[in-house]
Amino acid sequence: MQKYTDWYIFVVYNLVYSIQVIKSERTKQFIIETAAPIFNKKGFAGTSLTDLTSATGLTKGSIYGNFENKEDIAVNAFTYAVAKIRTTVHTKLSTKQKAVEKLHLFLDFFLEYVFDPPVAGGCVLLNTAVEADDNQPALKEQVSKELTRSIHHVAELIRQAQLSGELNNSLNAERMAYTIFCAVEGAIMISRVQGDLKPMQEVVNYWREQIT
Amino acid sequence: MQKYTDWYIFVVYNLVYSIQVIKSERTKQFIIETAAPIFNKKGFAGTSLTDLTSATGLTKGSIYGNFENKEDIAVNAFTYAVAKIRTTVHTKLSTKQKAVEKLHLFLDFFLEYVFDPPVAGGCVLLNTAVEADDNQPALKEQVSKELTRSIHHVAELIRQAQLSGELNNSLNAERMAYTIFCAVEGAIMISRVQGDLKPMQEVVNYWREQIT
DNA sequence: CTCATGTTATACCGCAAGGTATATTAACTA
DNA sequence: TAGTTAATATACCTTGCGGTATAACATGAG
Repeated sequence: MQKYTDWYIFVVYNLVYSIQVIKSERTKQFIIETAAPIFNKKGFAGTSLTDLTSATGLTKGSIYGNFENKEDIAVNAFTYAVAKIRTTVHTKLSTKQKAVEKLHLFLDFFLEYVFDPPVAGGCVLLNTAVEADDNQPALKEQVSKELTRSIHHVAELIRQAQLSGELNNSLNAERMAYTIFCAVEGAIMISRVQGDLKPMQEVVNYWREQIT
Repeated sequence: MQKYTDWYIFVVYNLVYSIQVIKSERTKQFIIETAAPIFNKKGFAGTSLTDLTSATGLTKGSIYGNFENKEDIAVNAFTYAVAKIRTTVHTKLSTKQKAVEKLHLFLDFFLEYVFDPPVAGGCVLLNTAVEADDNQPALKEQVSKELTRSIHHVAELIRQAQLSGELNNSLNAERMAYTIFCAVEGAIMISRVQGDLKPMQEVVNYWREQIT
């Protein structure tokens, strides 16, 4: 059912953009966007080519005409997913000026994130990190860098809040950033597996109290 | 006379029978202990029966004589792994009397845990939760309960520290327990994927500063 | 409108997956 | 020590896997 919906969207997408973008690029992008939530839900090992062909409505020949192999699809899907999440966060945070308000929005974002993430299946960084850890060196490298970037982003917000006098200068910004980010990731894991927002709510409320 | 003979036979039969059971149980246990780190490293979908036969030196027939199917092995391996970790933590914490000292040991434990966990491959709760989330209802249920137990354990330690005047009573023990545990789990994920203890060190140091 | 090229579909390959029926071997009873 | 049963090994099954050669078709330049 979802399959046909996606396919119709794909057809319309093709009609609209047929003048501007060559077909293979559109197909490639369609595959990536369709594959991303599947890999995120089932993991790399748990996702089969048949999962991808039945979700896209395309054939193996078509998919392997656009990607070298399964890992190639997974890497592209990961990159796409990370970009999508980053855009979502950035858009949300840009609505506020003050660093402290941005930090609060950042925390609020994760409350929604738990059961309605930009890419279905949970946190892409968390899921990919856990599976890639002992298995996929390429993805491991990418997820590692993205995590560093994310934590530095939080640390930068804390430093800005300190510079503008919104937050106490005695706080160790980097340490706090690490702890916030780790807590949020852990909360995603627990809230999702328990089907209960409570863990994330407790974590968000804890940091809301610390950041005022 | 007959009576005593029957009794004797009964006892000897049970003894021998129990030895049989212990023997077969030992094979089962051997499979579980061998399988646990493999599942923890490669995940359920990523682990094949061949992985298990070549690691144990046993054959498929032997393994399927002791377990119903692959999931049965995974569930048993998970239960074993959780018990092992719980024992390790409990043994460590029991060396100290004061609740605050126990909390510090708990944090120290995770510094070692990152790269030298009781069951190779990282945190069993984290790994299992992430993969089981969208795929294995049975494991999902088990890991969910174990997480609740663990967090309550931390909360209890905080409450004890408050009762004995070691920690400020104004702290929300449950909220703090959730945040500590989530942060530690997130730190395991990040430290492992980055091959760097720093994230865990920052998290542990943060909480050491909060709990004094 | 045609034709070369780019793109997708068809049909197939070899193999390893999970699982099982049965033979063999080891353990224990009598 | 023979007979019985429990435990393990052998050999094999079906299915689905990732991947590919090639045919069919669509696209866009001239």
